[in-house]
Amino acid sequence: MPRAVKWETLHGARYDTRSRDFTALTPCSAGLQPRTGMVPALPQSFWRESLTLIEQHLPFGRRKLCAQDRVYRCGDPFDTLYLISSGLFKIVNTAPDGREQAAGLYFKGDWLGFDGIPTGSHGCSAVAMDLGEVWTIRYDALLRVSANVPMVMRVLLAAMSAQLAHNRDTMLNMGSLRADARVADFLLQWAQALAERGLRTDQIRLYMTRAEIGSYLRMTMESVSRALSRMARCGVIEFNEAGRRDIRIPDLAALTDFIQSSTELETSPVQ
Amino acid sequence: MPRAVKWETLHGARYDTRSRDFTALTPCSAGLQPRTGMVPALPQSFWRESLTLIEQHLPFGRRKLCAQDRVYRCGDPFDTLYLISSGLFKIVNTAPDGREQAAGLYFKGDWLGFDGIPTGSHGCSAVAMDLGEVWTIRYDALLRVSANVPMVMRVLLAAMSAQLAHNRDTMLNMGSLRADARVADFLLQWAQALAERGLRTDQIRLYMTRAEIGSYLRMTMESVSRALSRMARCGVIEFNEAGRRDIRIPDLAALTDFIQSSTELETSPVQ
DNA sequence: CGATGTGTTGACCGGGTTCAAACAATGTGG
DNA sequence: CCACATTGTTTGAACCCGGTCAACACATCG
Repeated sequence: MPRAVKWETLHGARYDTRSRDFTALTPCSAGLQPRTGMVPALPQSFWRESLTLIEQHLPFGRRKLCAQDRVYRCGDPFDTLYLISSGLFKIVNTAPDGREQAAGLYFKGDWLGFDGIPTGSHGCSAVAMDLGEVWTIRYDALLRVSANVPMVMRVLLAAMSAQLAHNRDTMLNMGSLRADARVADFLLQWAQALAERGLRTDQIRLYMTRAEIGSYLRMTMESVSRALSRMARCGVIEFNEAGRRDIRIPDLAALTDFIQSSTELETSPVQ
Repeated sequence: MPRAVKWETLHGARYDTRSRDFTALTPCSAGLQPRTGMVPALPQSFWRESLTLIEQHLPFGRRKLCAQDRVYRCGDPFDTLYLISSGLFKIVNTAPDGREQAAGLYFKGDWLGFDGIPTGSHGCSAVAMDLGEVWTIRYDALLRVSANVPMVMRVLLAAMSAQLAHNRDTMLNMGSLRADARVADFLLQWAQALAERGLRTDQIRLYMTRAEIGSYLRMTMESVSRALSRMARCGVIEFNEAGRRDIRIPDLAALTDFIQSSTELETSPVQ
């Protein structure tokens, strides 16, 4: 069965194999709010702004990638930023001994490559997790255009700030949520990312192994597996028939309840 | 004994009570490198760039703060950014139930307030931990000037990217270091921040309670206390006579060794 | 068929949280 | 000045979550 059909079944979206993009068939279920995030969710149109703005005002290249392809590697010299036009990407931090840890997930409309700006070379790698496409935008060109088109600068700064805020919330979650809740929150954030982009949120395909999820959530694959099993037993999620990477979320509210019921760590009051 | 004198003793710096700034008496011990950071340390002059550039090109206000004063609060509308001209600040994330968690520490030359850019209102609070001063810079004015002075935009983007990279490394550390190592790494990073600003690194005054440190490192105050006690027993650090918040670090190399000897968590290889 | 990669489950153990008690530093009011 | 309260710090003891190790199921691929 071709992948495109699977996508359609899974996310209720039409997958165009030529452009490697998917468009929603059903209006997304809006109103999702992050459980722990202090930052209100961005307006749904936000992720689109970067793409349309860049398209209008900047010369850019297109680069298609297959699963496991790297947009850039740790150590590469920095001179261009990348804007995800389709697909799903992760940032991995490569330790000196060669082992890797996932440090972030990025979807359509997100930028990649900021980490190279201050030092001039990339401090981590960006890896495609499926078919995908990025627009390559030279940093100096972007700066020049930003000076003339205020909106470009605004969007760029907003995108960076949003990443900062998102990282901050992620840090808090990882510090204050127990294993089960972390996994549940991970699914919830994934659903939110889909919702913001107009896709169905009740069915999710994880393009990650348990080990990868564990790397991202700072826990072992065994714990991830156990957490998912427990959630399935509680009926919060369901595994699709074959393949344990397709997950149905019957009720998002039940998922958020599950997060809260998985007793959080005490957050000691400060001062 | 006035606070200024204490500062001089502690950090080998002259503290000017009028400007509330300190200037190094002794050239700093350079060459400090982060243990886990994949991002090479910024050049020592980096923190200065923001300050000099803003001073030259932008109108800005000065705002002095005492310990526990808030630069901005969670929920405040966003329209200005803040540049730390002196002092030490922390970012706290206020949970819906009112409890707070420290999410970051910021020193002279660091920017505050980015989190308000995408949403137009602040998602966290910035709190002074001691006497300090920030320069207030209106965001729209900054954007206007950035368009005309490329260097201002470069520095702004570099500062934001540096925060992103720093957050990423912090996340990794918190996920991969054990309690003792986390506390040691915390001290090391503090020393680095002082070193980058030309201050002595062998003596550190923590303007934080154990509970605050624990909040920042995502662990209980008991664990922080135990870790510090262990480090003191090993001779890696020494407490100053009175008051357990003044810490001497006889040998920074010993501190890094201590971090590595505190067995790290296994980082599972990905893919 | 074996080899390999992935996912699940069980048993065990250890580090860090939790709970509790005691002490130190500081301030307050009589 | 002392009694007292408050806050911060230290240390001990018990518990428990999640890491570790191991065994096994299952799929794909050569």
